[in-house]
Amino acid sequence: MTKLLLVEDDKKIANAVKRGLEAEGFTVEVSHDGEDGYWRASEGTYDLIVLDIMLPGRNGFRICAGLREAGIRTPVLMLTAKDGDLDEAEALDTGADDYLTKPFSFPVLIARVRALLRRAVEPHPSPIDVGALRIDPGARRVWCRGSEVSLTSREFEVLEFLIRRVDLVLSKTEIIAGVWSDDFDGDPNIVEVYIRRLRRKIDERFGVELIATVRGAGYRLQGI
Amino acid sequence: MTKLLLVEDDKKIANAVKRGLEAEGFTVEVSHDGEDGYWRASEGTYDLIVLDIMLPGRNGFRICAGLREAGIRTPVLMLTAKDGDLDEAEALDTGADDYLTKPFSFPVLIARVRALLRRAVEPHPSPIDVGALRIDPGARRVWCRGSEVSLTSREFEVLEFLIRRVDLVLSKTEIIAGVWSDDFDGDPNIVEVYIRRLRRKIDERFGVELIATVRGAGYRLQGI
DNA sequence: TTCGGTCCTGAACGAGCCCTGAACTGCCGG
DNA sequence: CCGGCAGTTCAGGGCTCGTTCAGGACCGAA
Repeated sequence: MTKLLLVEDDKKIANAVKRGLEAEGFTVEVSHDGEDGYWRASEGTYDLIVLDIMLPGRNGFRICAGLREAGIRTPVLMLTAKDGDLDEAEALDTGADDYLTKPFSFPVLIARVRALLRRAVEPHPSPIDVGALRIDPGARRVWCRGSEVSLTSREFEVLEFLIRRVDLVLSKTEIIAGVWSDDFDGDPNIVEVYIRRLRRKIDERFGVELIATVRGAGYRLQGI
Repeated sequence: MTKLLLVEDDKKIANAVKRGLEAEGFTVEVSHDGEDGYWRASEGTYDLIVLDIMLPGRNGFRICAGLREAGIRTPVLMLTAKDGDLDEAEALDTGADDYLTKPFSFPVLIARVRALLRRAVEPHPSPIDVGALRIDPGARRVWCRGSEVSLTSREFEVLEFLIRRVDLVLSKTEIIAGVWSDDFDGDPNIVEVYIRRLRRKIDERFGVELIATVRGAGYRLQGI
């Protein structure tokens, strides 16, 4: 059950939007003024907040900023006035996740709502530490002994694959299946090439021995 | 069948979450205090652990850290308090794989659970100990009296074959069939050569008598 | 003791695995 | 259109490791 909060003072618009969202299967609560909206939103029990800017009591920017200040990260979709370029920038600045310019069409609203919900559901993968190495799968960043290492996309994927299987020996075939597609039919040498690049960027630069070759079997990322 | 462990002391929440997860097709066991949760989790038989932080007995951080310490790598999804930035950082530090801020919505929980399961890694095959010897089939590593022995691929395979059949006498033919392909038609002497090499690297170096010759029958790896 | 067979052992060879630098290709941004 | 970057392919070469071989040691039986 996905619960939305709609903060909108114009009761006509509010009702229309509410009914439309409900028709899509969402549960919708409506708040007609800024103070009440802020108070409800700050409970953090909603999956998404649709927030008008012009509100009595407390405007949308202040609500949004206040929520972020308080550590509430519920996705916020802000409804800005049609001519306000400034509004849009400010909306994003205050921590809104997306904005929609009035007047908007219904399908667009639905699409944005769904997109935000989908995004919110994306996992926060946690950084993984292995020895001197730390990788952040979400940010696709890697550090060794505290300083960042810049890797290309493929390099990162190979490293991540190895790191998630620390100490296991992984054959070139397994690595290819895991990082490339299962039906990649190129030269397995590609793995050697990437191992080489990782070693150059990490092992050599930091004087560690991270990736060991197990001749005839594959490669192993060492856990110490 | 995917089995989850939910460690949550608030029975109302626990029940709701349990039912929801079960509705998604998971098998859920619930533990209401930290001590019990830790013991269950440390069996390593779950596919994922959903762990509350505030628990009687032993808090979530300590449970998670303890599990990692013990080598249990079951994915952990931690439930943190709504305002705790520190909690989140600490959750990830103690080895949690993801966290979710209370209160959370159900679809989000499900999505996170699925995401963690998706990238979960098949468990490490456990090391085998025989007397002074320990081999780790996944890492393809071998230790004797605690210090590592470096073996080539074939040497390792022969040793693994013997170790998995401790105390059994194995003929050269059987060893060849097990380690080489069934239709290997070279000189059976090859087995003698590998036994020799293993003895040199293990028996001689560590002063043990690991592999015994049974004249006319084959070889036996001793279990003591 | 002698003899046949089995096992031990060191050495040598060469196939193939892996390493490596470089070239090639396609893509993207300027 | 050009330059740079990322992904992939290619080819040469080093060297490890698997295998073979031959001679000697050892064992059991006659």
